[in-house]
Amino acid sequence: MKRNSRLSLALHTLSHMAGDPDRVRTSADIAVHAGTNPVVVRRVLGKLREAGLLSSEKGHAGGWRLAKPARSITLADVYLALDERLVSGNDTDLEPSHCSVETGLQMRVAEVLEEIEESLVKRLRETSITDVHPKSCSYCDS
Amino acid sequence: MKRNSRLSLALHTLSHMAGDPDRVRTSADIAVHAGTNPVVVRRVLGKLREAGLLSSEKGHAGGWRLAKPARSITLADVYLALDERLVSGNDTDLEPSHCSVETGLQMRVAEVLEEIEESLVKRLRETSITDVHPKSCSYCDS
DNA sequence: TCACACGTAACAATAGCAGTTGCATTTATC
DNA sequence: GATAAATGCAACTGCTATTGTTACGTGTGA
Repeated sequence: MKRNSRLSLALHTLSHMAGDPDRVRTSADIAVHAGTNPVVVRRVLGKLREAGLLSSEKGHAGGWRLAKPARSITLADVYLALDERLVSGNDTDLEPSHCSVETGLQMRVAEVLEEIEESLVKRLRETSITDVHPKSCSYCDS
Repeated sequence: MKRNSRLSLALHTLSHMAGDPDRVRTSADIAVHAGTNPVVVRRVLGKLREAGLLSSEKGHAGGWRLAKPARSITLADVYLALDERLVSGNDTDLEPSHCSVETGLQMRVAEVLEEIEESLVKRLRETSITDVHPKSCSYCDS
């Protein structure tokens, strides 16, 4: 896997779950299907649980399932749950320039990028994870 | 500097230039103002030149300037010039899964992310670099 | 000829992330 | 109670992308 793998993995998994919401899946199962590692799966899905999108149960016959109706989960929920800030970086530490004008410009640039970030989230809010699920999905039967 | 520094640096520089389009700036000047290195500046600005946004001149009294009216340069131009693909990764090598259904789902996820990517570019196209320039900018006089 | 600036290659340093291992904890089942 | 199975979490290892830096070649005006 490469870049944006977290978001990709999350959507992949949630899309599966949307197809068969009652089924409980283990991180091992998911890892096999996603072609990755159980620990990586738990790391990503843990974020989604913190955000209230998924629930997990320990112990025998434990695993993961949706914590709310698939229809109500948008891509924005997933995006925000993963703390992804693709456009505006997490630049909290913009070092103060010697020139006050530079500082003003830096803040303005950050401001614009923040606006774009918000636009992105707004767009993500328009798509549900059920929209990601393919029309013909025989996995739901397997 | 941190993440997204290329986009940030590019907007920073272009915003400056928009304020005083006739002035020729050296990569050294820009580097000082942006708090980075001349070579880094040339790397980023080189991309913008390839895209026809900037022009550069070698030799004595050489440097960088806008290649077209600031008003006509949008954030999308900058974004695309830098080959940034923030949402949909450059995943050209999605390894074929053992399961055809998985492959279908992976493609569907990539498809959705591509749609989001296009929405982002569309949004970026609505903002010009002149919109990034601060209202009160004394730099234009310096 | 000289100073200056871009163009580019090569390298080091850093940061983020996937992958992996190991172990503690929780829980259903025997 | 013992056992198997699952999450939770910490620590560690590579891998990759990016920035920063140095060095040198090339072009250009004074």
